[in-house]
Amino acid sequence: MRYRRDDVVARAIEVLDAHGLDALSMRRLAGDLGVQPGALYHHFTNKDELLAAIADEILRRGRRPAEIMAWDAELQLLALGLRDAMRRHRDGAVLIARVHRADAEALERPLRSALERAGADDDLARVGARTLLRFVLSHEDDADADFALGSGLLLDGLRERLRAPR
Amino acid sequence: MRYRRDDVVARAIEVLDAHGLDALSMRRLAGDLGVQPGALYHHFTNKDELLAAIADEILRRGRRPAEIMAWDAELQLLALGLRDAMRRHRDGAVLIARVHRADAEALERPLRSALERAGADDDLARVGARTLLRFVLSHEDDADADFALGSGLLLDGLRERLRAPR
DNA sequence: AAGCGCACTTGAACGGTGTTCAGGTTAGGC
DNA sequence: GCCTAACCTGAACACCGTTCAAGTGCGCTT
Repeated sequence: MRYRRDDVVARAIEVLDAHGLDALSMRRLAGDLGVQPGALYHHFTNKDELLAAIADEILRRGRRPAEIMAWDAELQLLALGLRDAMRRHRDGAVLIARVHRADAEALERPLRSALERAGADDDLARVGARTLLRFVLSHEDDADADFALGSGLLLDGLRERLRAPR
Repeated sequence: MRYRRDDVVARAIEVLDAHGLDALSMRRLAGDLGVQPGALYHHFTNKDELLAAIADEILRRGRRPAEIMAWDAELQLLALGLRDAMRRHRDGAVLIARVHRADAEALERPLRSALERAGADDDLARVGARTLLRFVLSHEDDADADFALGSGLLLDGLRERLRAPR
């Protein structure tokens, strides 16, 4: 069998969903594809790059069209969308969080720009975006109500700071 | 050489500080102790238990006496204390977060009980404690000012909810 | 139709990992 | 001085990520 990069990513996501992140080893994936482990290194320079590609694909599939709305509703929608994309796959949040550690910027940008458009200064936009993002990344398994309550706490805090800027 | 459980934990913390969590393998630790890897399994049933023991020791060393104070100041103090304890060791937050995934209750309890004493209902205390804890665990490397701003957001949200309970 | 180039794979190896276990050793209490 | 329990050995098992020289076969050009 011969594969292209995308084939490998797609199969990797299947392995992830069926057996979890721990089981997603280079050898296991290669075995699933009917290929020697070394073959994977033609498509990815190392495992981290493979995981990054998986994360990208998961997020790409979950992407929604932008809408025009109030900043807090937008933030809420972004957080919920991210959460949904992650939850569509076993260990999705753990995977995204791991990749996010190597490339923090990409995921934070949309949240940050929403906050900036709402009038937040540099510090508040940066910290607010990061805090909200990490909240989403670490609450994968929580119930919907808990998620809503927790993110509500953060949004309240942000609202307060944005209502009366220094 | 012959060791007791505590000796092993103490040495493990030294390895952690000197070389990081990635370098803290059973073999490496055993080698440092001048002992075969299998010997460690007399003291710990597996690596997770060793890591849990390390986390316990790190937190024990960082524990501060309880004080009587307002709930928000107490929460802030608990968060700062936890952060300090973690930051005293290389990869401290990563370690604690990993152990925390297996045993969430232990770390959350003090935060939760502070919130309950402040009049929070069950849901708010649980979610508030968890959110604040995970904030601390995932912001290890942030600057002090960012940490203060982020936790301030959360505390504001909590204050709002506690001022006007349903 | 022939042949070239490149994408892709092989097979084997290197140096690591956590874990198990039957058996050996040694320190402390009686 | 002996015996028990605590602690350790040595070797193995089954994994892991990664490297690399060499091989294979598909698609394109000529």
